[in-house]
Amino acid sequence: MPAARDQSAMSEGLARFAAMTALAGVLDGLNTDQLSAATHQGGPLLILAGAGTGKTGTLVARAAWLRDQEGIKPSRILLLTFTRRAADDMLARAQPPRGQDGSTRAAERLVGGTFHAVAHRIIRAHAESFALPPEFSVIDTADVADIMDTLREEHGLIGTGRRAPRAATCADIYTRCVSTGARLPDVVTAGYPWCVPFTEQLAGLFTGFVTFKRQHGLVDFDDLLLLWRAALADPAAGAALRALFDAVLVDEYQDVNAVQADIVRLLRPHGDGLTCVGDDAQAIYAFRGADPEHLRALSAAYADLAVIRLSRNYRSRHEVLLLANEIRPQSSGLELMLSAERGQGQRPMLIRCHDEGAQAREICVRVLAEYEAGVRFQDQAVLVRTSHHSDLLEVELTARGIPYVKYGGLRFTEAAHVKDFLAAARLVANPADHLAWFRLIRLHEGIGPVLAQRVIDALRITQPGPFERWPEAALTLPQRARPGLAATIGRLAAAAALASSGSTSTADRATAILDALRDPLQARYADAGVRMADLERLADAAAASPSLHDALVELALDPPVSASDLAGRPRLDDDFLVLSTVHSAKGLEWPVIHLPQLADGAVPSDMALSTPAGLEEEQRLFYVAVTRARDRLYLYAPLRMHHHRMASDDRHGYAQLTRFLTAGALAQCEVTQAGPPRPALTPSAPLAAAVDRALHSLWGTA
DNA sequence: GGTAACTGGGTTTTT
DNA sequence: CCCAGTTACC
Repeated sequence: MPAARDQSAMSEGLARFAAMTALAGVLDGLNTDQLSAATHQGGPLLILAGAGTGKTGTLVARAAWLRDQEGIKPSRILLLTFTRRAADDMLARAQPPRGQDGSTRAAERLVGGTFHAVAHRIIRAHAESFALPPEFSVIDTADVADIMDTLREEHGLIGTGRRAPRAATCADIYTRCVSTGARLPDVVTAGYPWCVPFTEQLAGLFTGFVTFKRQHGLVDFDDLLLLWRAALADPAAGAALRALFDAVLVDEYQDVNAVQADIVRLLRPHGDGLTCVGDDAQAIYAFRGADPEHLRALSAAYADLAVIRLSRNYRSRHEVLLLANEIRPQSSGLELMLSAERGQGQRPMLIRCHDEGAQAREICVRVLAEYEAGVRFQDQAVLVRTSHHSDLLEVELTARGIPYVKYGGLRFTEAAHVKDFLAAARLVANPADHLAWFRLIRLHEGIGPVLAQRVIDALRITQPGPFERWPEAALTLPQRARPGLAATIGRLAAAAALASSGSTSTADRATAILDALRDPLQARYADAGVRMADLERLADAAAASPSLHDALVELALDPPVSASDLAGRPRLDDDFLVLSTVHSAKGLEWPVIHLPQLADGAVPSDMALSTPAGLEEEQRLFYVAVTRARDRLYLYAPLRMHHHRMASDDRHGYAQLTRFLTAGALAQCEVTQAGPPRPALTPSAPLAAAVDRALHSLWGTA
């Protein structure tokens, strides 16, 4: 993170001290505000860090300061983030120089990771105290939806005649309740009004879901946080866990949900040693229970809270920031205006396009113009509100041969064959994982939900037992389904035996699982070859972990975006335009940013139009998008949009320019029209009818 | 009884 | 494009 030199602000003594120690590197180059944040002494601290203001560098410097100046052992400093990328980045920069043997002793290493990863580490180390089996499985959102799907019928949420909430919606409602601590009826009424008639069924479903998880040794993302919080709130266990750390640093505090806010509070009940970094104007995760109110409430929670603002922006040109400041939602007491350290540039350009097709063509034209001027594709990004906003653009990019990569949207671990592999690996690690068995058994030809359930019953998997018994269970099946499944189960038993022997490497276990899957995958997928190749890479990646369990947890908490992620970056020199959702672009920057679909209904999303809270979130999303740009910002607004349905025969509604571009904001933009409008031909006769008449005359029927 | 193959309606954002 | 509901097939 670039940070300006600001020697004048450094006291002479401080400068001398810094120069003498390892701190010199991290403190050197901090500006006044960054320095006072990094060296803050005493009570709790909130660093209100605007976009591009050097927040990461400041947090790293603070960790170093706590270590070198306050004398806190690094292993007693906890750094909490929301993405693993952020955690890895900061931990790497915060480590002291390595010793001569190249190693860093455990005591010298900061403790850090995402909330979920740290929670998992604690729970895993004390599984028995949490009354969990030692090999519990961590399940992701898709798994939760799958379980809800299997339980939906018995709770009256299927075949109701009315549109009942789907499995994924049920899972959304569940996690919303848990992560905000709100009651089910309130959540349904406020966020899912069409599901109100099913409130009672949902309550039953959720009760069943919790029971199911406990019975099968499953822990979901919410559970990780709930269990950590429960341990911290426990009089005996809480004291022990609190005593592990003297300092807690939390990144992106505006994105905490109620449970995470509680965890932070329980870790530092008196606020000493607590540093929170965040910006409530960049809170964009309300849909998963986050609420910037938790950041705003910090000053009420801690009477001695110090607030330091970072407003000197090292990322964007002056003109970009003029627009950013104009659209930034200010909250009272936490106002912040960004000032440019990188000097003047160009005004953001708003291009009004005839329709979405014209918008796609216009983006390509501008991307290519930048490219011709020397800006590589990878230094440009198109940021969209929802991933389908780039559909038309992708067609146009492909047609013109512009290479691109897309972030956000479907993840690698959501591909069917990857889920198959993960299921196999999970049931080998945790044979009570009913869900994994269910998926794997149904993978075989001729076996649906009913037969699969019968096999599971025959396996009696909830009791730990000899794996050799498994193949016998397959013999109770109807003839047509028997041979393939029996073979797979035999191989899985072998893999499970291997795993429990404890003497083999993770790599061998992964290979054994892959062997069990080869035949069924071959039979199921036409492109089995490609899919097997994917899985080999997955197995290779898993082999780097100390255990299969750890590998699975890592994959759940930090799923690779694509298969190529697993193999590192094979083609570094290739140049791709970046397409990303705004959510996935958080924390990133590009020299050139293109923002399409700036029309009401798209930005802000029509899903959010009905509530003030939804609209506020959309505005923050827009703010985040704008502040990704370093040098140039292109805004695109289509004048007509397909999905704006009006009358049945008029599928092209007139689109309103996004309400976020107010008069004040527009004044900061250069406004142009996309190309010359298409001239109207205004033929004197209906042309199709004329052609038809001509055709009919050919066979004499006219 | 149970599974696969077909067809029509709806689609945010993700640790 | 994914999912639910239907029909056709074993």
